[in-house]
Amino acid sequence: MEVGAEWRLGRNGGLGGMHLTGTELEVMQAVWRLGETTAPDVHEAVRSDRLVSYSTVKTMLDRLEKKGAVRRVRQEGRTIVIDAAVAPEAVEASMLDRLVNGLFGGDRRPMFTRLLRDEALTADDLEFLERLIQERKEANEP
Amino acid sequence: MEVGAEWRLGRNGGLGGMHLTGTELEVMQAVWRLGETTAPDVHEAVRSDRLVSYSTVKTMLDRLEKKGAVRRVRQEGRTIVIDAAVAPEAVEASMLDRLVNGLFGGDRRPMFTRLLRDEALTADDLEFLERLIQERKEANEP
DNA sequence: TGGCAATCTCTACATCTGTAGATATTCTAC
DNA sequence: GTAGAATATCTACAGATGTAGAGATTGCCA
Repeated sequence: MEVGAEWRLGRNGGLGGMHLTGTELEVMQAVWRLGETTAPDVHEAVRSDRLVSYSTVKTMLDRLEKKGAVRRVRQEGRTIVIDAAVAPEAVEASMLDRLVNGLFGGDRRPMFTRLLRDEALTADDLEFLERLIQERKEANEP
Repeated sequence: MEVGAEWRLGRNGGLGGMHLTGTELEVMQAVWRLGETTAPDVHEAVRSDRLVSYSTVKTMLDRLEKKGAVRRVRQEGRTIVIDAAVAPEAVEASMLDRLVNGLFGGDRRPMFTRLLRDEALTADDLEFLERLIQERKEANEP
């Protein structure tokens, strides 16, 4: 596959993983937080962060459904109960991957370099990272 | 500023840093590789990776210029010589930031967790990371 | 010096994204 | 049972994105 192809793959992400756009992600995060929920409740949740109409949120939910990120589980009265159909970890991982691919051709090291050069990084963050590395090492060679 | 606002900021990124879309990034990377160059040469470079017309590349260069990522340095005959106006590091950092903000509300730790859980990570990668951490620590407390 | 090849500029257009109004439908409280 | 509230569906639209053809311009070789 030519360089950059993965980066350019369609929006659904069937194979390459799920990509969500800014507002989609925002709405999806509300769904993750709420668990089984409804459009009005998601609207409520998102609206507590910023001004947005019910229509907008509902459109996002519909698009998320079309993408397979959300699914309808049942109907209560005339209200549709929905739920996440993908785990946040999966979306996070694939979006991260996407960026690493586009930005660094899939090589994680320049990414680490960039991350570690980040001003906002605290000493605690560094320790946290070290612990992760240890865990990972142990998992690798038992 | 409300949660998620940075994520939703416009495309230019004036304050929040420069954001480049997929094809823009691809073209920009060619410019970075080539240094002072011309549209035909950039086209040549990008085309060696994938099928794309001169017009497309030129449009991208024009948009990159409008965004301030590329600038014209002089004219040779009727050919315009251009150059990058932003460093790759700056774009990489701000795009990474953007993702961390959107995905994890700016908290780098879940990001590290995700990264360290990556299957494709080698032992060498881990060592590389450890070295980065050491360097960073030394830089912090001299 | 005249025409060709190269290069630039302009315009176009399909799709995606963010946003939301208009309209239809159906509970539910009285 | 009926009106109002709640909810869903449909339609719209402006701006961003990826892609490229058409047409203008001009440097340069024969």
